[in-house]
Amino acid sequence: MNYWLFKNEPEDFSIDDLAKAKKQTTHWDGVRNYQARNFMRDDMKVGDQGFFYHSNCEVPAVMGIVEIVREAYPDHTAFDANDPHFDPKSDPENPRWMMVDVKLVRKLERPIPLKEIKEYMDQLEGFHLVARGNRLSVMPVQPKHWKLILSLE
DNA sequence: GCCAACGTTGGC
DNA sequence: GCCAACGTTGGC
Repeated sequence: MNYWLFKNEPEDFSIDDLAKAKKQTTHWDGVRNYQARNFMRDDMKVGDQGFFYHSNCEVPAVMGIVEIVREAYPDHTAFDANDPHFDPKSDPENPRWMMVDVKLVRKLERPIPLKEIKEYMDQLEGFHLVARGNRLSVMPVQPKHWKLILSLE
């Protein structure tokens, strides 16, 4: 089983939006980065768990845990000219972008702020979230990093 | 295939 | 709102 981190702007879709969603499940659409797509398409399996992270907001933080409930399938928002993530170069016959379905496992007892996570930089080598210039919205998390963050809860 | 220009991300 | 870092685009 693998661990992941899903980054999202809470103003767009927050962990509370997920908590209120039908079956507390959503499709993770809108990923338009090849590396992030490849992680979803090639490596994510049903049963994998991921952190739900709030980015670009007042307190960037890990907010909760989600589980993969459906493996990669075409991201239909890429075909919709009215969707902000529309990509005219994604052909429905050969979709360029993929998404997975994730379900809320639980919210953390408290958000774990990025600032706090960064206090453990000496133990976080290889963790994309804290790497310089990181821009991945979907990334793998090593088990030791997963455990470290949960230990801060 | 190079690389400058551009748009986006995201912490602060 | 600023700006550094990054990925993508497109002219050559």
